[in-house]
Amino acid sequence: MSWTRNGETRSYHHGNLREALMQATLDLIAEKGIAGVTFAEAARRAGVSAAAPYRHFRDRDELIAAVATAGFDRFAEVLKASWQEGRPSPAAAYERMGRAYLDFARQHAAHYIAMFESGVPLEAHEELQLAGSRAFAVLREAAEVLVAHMPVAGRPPALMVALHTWSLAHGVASLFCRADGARRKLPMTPDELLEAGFLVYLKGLGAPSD
Amino acid sequence: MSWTRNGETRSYHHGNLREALMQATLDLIAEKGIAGVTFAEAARRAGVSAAAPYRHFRDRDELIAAVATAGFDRFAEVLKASWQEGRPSPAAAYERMGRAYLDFARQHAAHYIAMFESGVPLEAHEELQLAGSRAFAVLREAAEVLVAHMPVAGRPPALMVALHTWSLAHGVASLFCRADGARRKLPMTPDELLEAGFLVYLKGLGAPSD
DNA sequence: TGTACATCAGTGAACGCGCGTTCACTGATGTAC
DNA sequence: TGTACATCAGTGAACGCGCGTTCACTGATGTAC
Repeated sequence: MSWTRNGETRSYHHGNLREALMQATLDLIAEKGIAGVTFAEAARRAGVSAAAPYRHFRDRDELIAAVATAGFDRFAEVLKASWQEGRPSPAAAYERMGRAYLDFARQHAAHYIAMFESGVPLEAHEELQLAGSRAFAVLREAAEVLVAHMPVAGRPPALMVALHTWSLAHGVASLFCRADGARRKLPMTPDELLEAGFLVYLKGLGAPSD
Repeated sequence: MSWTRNGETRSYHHGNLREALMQATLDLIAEKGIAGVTFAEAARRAGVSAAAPYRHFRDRDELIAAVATAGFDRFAEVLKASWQEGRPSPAAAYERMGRAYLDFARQHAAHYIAMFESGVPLEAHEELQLAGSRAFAVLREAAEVLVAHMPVAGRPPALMVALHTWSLAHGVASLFCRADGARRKLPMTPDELLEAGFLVYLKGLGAPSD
């Protein structure tokens, strides 16, 4: 048996409910913020009954964790793609990655919120924790290459550089790149702010400027 | 008429309900996160009926905004106190202020969440916006002094320095200083990470190291 | 290729619960005289 | 200093609503033979 709903034909079995619920969650975050995410509303938007989500997620936290996990996977891909193996130079590629970071925060604001501001405990969701680590690993590997191109004397630890980069980028993203009303005003673009910060920081490290 | 409740005597009129509701909100944030804040529960903890909060706050957002506003005021005081007019040197005082920033994020985690992760729109609450600006002004004034002690040639804009500082400190605080389960693991203390970042950054600016 | 059957994914009705919100009310406080 | 009265801050009962959650169920799918 099958019938139409919202102009689309679908059978008794949704077939793709898990993904539909995750998409609904992203829409809800974008529209109402993380507090606007409920099982009932996500089910409604996916066109199924309120009990259906329980076949795929234990509770709201698990749904949000799944969305955050997918976000981290996508984030890792975006960062990796922007790094381009450090071409044409590690410093140039690193800055490009910084812009990609902010682009992600802007274009996938709902994912970014699920990843960093959802309040879902990391320990309780191993998949999420691993996905987060994989994304950070991209940043860290880039920092390794960046650092390897510096003079041996006074070469900084790559992990530290990666953590500083992450902190600065996250700070800029979460203060100045939000889509909601909590965004702070800025007399320049967030990209300019982050890039300028990177340049100063790299100079402080004694890095070749390109 | 007066009677006892929870071992304390209080009259029909609470006398300090506004503050009691704000304190209850802080406790709720600390215990359950921002999503755990409800009018009903705050009233319950303050020992009044569910209708009482309406005499002081229009809705939940206004309550949270009031808490965030008070948080920014306190934050500004803390930063100002740590800056100590830039003694003994602007660089040393600036770093001390960075530690004070992280201390605040840790010791007043609930305030910090209300200030930066509550999802309350800034535009809708002018008092909140002003309090936020006042806090940032402390940071900015410190940056002015710091910059003024640098060689005129290549002296960076103080506003930019302040924004970089804020971004880095907020990034470290929000990634690594949280009290909830969303805190990331770190192979050093957040203070060390932030201080090292400052030092590199200041060096990149060409600042005197003390 | 067809049939029987197990399994799976979604239904819809039901329930309790807590929250937001309104309302007429009432006890306490402050002030004018 | 005492009294009358206006104002204020809290009460408690009531209501609707949406959410979370459970349950026996049923339609669809896949697989063994």
